[in-house]
Amino acid sequence: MENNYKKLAEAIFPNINKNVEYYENLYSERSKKNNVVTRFAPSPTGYMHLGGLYISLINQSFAHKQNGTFFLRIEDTDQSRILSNGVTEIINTLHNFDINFDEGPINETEDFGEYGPYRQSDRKEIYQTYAKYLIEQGKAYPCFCTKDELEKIRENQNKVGESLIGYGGKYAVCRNLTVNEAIKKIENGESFVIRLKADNNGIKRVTVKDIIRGEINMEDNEIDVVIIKGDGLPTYHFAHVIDDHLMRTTHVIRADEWIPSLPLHLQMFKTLGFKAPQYAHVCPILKLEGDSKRKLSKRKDPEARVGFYFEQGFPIIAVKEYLLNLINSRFELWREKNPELSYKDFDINLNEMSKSGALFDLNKLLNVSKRIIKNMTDEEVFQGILNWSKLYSNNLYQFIIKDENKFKSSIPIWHKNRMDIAKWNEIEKNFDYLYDLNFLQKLNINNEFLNFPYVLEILKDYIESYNQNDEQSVWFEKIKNIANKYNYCVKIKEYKNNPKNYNGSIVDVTTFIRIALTGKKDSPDIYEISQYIKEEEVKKRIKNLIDYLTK
RNA sequence: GGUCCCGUGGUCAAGUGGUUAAGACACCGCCCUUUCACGGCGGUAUCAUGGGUUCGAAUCCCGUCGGGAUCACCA
Repeated sequence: MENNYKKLAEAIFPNINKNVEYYENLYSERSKKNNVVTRFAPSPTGYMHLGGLYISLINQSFAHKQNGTFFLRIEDTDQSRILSNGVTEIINTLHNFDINFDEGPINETEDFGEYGPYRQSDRKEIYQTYAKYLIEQGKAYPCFCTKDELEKIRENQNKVGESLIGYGGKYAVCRNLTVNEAIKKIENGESFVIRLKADNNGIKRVTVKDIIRGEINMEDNEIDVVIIKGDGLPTYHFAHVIDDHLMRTTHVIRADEWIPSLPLHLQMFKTLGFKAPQYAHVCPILKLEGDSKRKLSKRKDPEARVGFYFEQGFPIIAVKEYLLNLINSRFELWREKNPELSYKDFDINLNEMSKSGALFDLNKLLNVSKRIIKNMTDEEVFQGILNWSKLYSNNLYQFIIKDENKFKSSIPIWHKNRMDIAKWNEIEKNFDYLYDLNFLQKLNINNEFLNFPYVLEILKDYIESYNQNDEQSVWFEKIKNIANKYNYCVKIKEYKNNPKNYNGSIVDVTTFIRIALTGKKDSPDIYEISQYIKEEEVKKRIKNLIDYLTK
C-alpha cells in the first residue's frame, strides 16, 4: 500500500526531487534571541488598506519591542488577482509609514533574508514537496471532481439537511479512488487538485486558543480541503501552515475573519507534525452605515485607503498613534505620561486588545494629529509642509520656495501654543490671510457687526494710529484709547457686569480688526499677523472693510 | 440556515462579585485672558434585554434581542 502511495505521488509530482528533510534543514530553527517572530502577509491585489497598516503596525511593534523579528511575506497564490505593481505598492506604503521589516521582498523581484523566498509564487516547489510527502503517506489525495460536481454535492447536502457542508466524510468521493484509478485519470490528462484528508470522522469539538479571545470551543474540521490548486499553487491554508512553520513564525497576528478556519489550520499543523504558532485574531476597524457597522471599505470609504492620509497631509506619526490608541487604549495614558518618548517604546500587549471592532473616529484622529503637530518644532512643521506641498499642492509649494524664510517666520503665528492644524492641507484654507496673495479680492465679509455703533470711526482711527514699528504693548494701548473714545469698555469684567453702560467691549473692537484682517472671527494673535503681512497690507485690508461698510 | 465571535455614554474605552462606574475625543458652560487660542475647572450622557445565583451583579449562569465573521481550486 505504501509503495502504491509513492507511485501516486510520483505520478503527480514527477519533477519534485527534494524532500521534506531538505527544507527542514535549510530553514533551521531560529536562534534563541528570536523568541518572537511575527509577519505581515498581504496579497498584492491593490492599494493598501488601513486595516493592513493596522495589522502590520501591531506585528511590527509587538516583535520589535521584544527584540524579535518581523518579516514581510507576499501571498500571491491567486494569479488572477495580483497586480503588476502590487509588491512595490506594499513596500512603499510600509516604508512611508516607517514600518520596517527585517526580512522580505525589497522590490518586485528581490528578497532579503535567510528564510526566503518571501513570495509564495516563488515557493511552489516547497509546497509541492510537502504535498508529495503527504500523498506518499496517504494523508492527501488527488481529487478530480469538477466545479459542477462539487456544486451538486453541496446542493444535495443542503437538501438533505446535512450538517456537514462541503467535501468531506462520505461525500469525499475521490478519497476512495484506488491509486491505479487515480493514476489512470492523471495519465488521461484529467485536471485535479490535491486535498488533505480531514483528520476527523463525524463532528468533534475542539478547543482552540487565541491570545485575544482566550479559549474558543468549535467544531473540528471535517472537510478535505484543497491544499494544491489546479494550477499547482497552494491555497491560503496550506501556504500559511508551510510558510509559518518554515519561517519559524511564533505569533500569527491576523484579521479575525480567520477564526473559523483555526481548527483546520491547527489540524494541518498536527498532520504535518509541526508545532503550531500562537494566534491572535484582531478585529477590524469599522464604519457606521445606517444603524449597522461594517468593515471600512476601500470602495466606499476614502479613509480606508492609506494614500488618503498622505494626500490630506496627516503626519504619519499621528495616524500610527491613533491606531495605537485602538490597539491598546492604555497607550493614551502612557503617551500623556511620556510625551517625549517614541511610540516605539510603548509595550503592546496583545491580550489587552479589544474583542469588538472599533468604529473609525476621524475626530479622534484629528485631535491626536493636532496634538502631535503642536508638539513639533517649527522646523519640523516646516519640513512637513514642504514635503507635503511638493507632492500635493503646487500653489503652496511655489509660495514657500519663493521666500522660504518669510514662510518660516509665519509658522509660529499659528503654531506656538496652538492646535489649529491637524493636517497640512488645512494650511491654505485656514490661513488664506497669510498665504494667499489674492486674499483681499476673495475676502467675504459678513455684516453682522454693522449693528455696532462707531464701527467706521473706530476703523478709521485704527488706520490713522497704526504703526508697524510699535511694540505690542504700545499697539494695544492705542486700541484701548480708541475703545475708550467710543465708549467700548476696556475691562472685560466690568463690561460683563454692566453691559448697558457701553457700546461694546474691547473684545468687539479687536474683532472688527480681526475680521478686516482675516475675514474670520477666529484667528491667531492679530498683532503677529499684522507684523507678518506688513503695514501697507494691514491698512489696505482695514480700508477695504471701511469701503464695504460705507456702501 | 449551521458554526463561531462581540454587545459599558455619540465615539474609543477602564472595569474580573461591594467603585460616587476611571480616562480620552466630541459637545456645552465657567475661569484665565486685549482677541483667537493654549491651559485649568466643571457639566450633559453609558453597563442591549429578561430571568436566575448571591446579603450584594457591568462583572457568574441561562434565555432573548441586536451587530459581525465564516461556510471557494479568494486570501
